[in-house]
Amino acid sequence: MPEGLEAEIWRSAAEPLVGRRIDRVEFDARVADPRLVDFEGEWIQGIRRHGKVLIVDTSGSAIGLRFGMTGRLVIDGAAAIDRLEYASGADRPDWDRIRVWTSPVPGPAAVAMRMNDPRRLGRIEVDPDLSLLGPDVLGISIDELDEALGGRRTGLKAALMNQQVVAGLGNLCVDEVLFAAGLAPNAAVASLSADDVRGLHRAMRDRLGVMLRRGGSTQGVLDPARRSRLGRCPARGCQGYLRSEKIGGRTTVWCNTHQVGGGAGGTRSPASRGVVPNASARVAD
DNA sequence: CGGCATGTTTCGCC
DNA sequence: AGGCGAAACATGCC
Repeated sequence: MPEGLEAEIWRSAAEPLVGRRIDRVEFDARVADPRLVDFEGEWIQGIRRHGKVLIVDTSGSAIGLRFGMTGRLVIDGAAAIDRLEYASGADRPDWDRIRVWTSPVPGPAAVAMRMNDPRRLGRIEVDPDLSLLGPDVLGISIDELDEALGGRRTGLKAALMNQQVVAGLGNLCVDEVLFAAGLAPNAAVASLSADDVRGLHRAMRDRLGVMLRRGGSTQGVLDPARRSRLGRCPARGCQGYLRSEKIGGRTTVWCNTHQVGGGAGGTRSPASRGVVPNASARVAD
């Protein structure tokens, strides 16, 4: 599940922890910093997020949670997101990578916060280094986006997946944003016009906003079912077909009819193909 | 059984 | 030098 949207959902869910005292910490040393034992007795002072990283600020130092592919957060016994697309629906105790008990004890749920991660690609860090992360995708301005992309010689999808460029986009959200913006994943960043960047920014803001309200990265037009089924392109007015191929090392679902720009096709802009540049307003879902 | 998976990092090859 | 693809990590699921 975890892209920036999921981390944001968990950030909200974790807010009730603020003001509590950490009584006990248990963790899996294979994926967690051993210094986490030192947090017993500290107070939780705030919950933040940058990109895909959730940060718990305490009276000591900060705890950073990275969820990998299959990690999820459970607060006071409730999972804010219960369906994990590429992880088991199960919630086995031996998949817990950190457990935090607090006081006051919140009702019948003994564990106040835990990360459950079957595949164990997630990490729990002390004082996470956020210095290499680009601006957060949920608050980025057009100028920041333009600046972040400036000088990049990679394909557009590869650039957006790079957390040093923009922090928080994962495979599903990048495909969704590019689909909505009408931009090809293999478009050369250098070929983007100012209008393309504006459309990209708008697609990020609008599409991700909708998906966040609906529950995360799986709630877009290119949801997991459509990603496997493919078929006709669901963009309004588009006569193309969805395709799935490896781009930037990841499975990429897109439509080469209305998503254009850069790449082998040259530097055509979406508008030049007779398609409204900002497809985010045109997607019927 | 083979292949694939919402992520990150490393390594070798242009 | 910098970009890219493949592999590794680790495990579950279809």
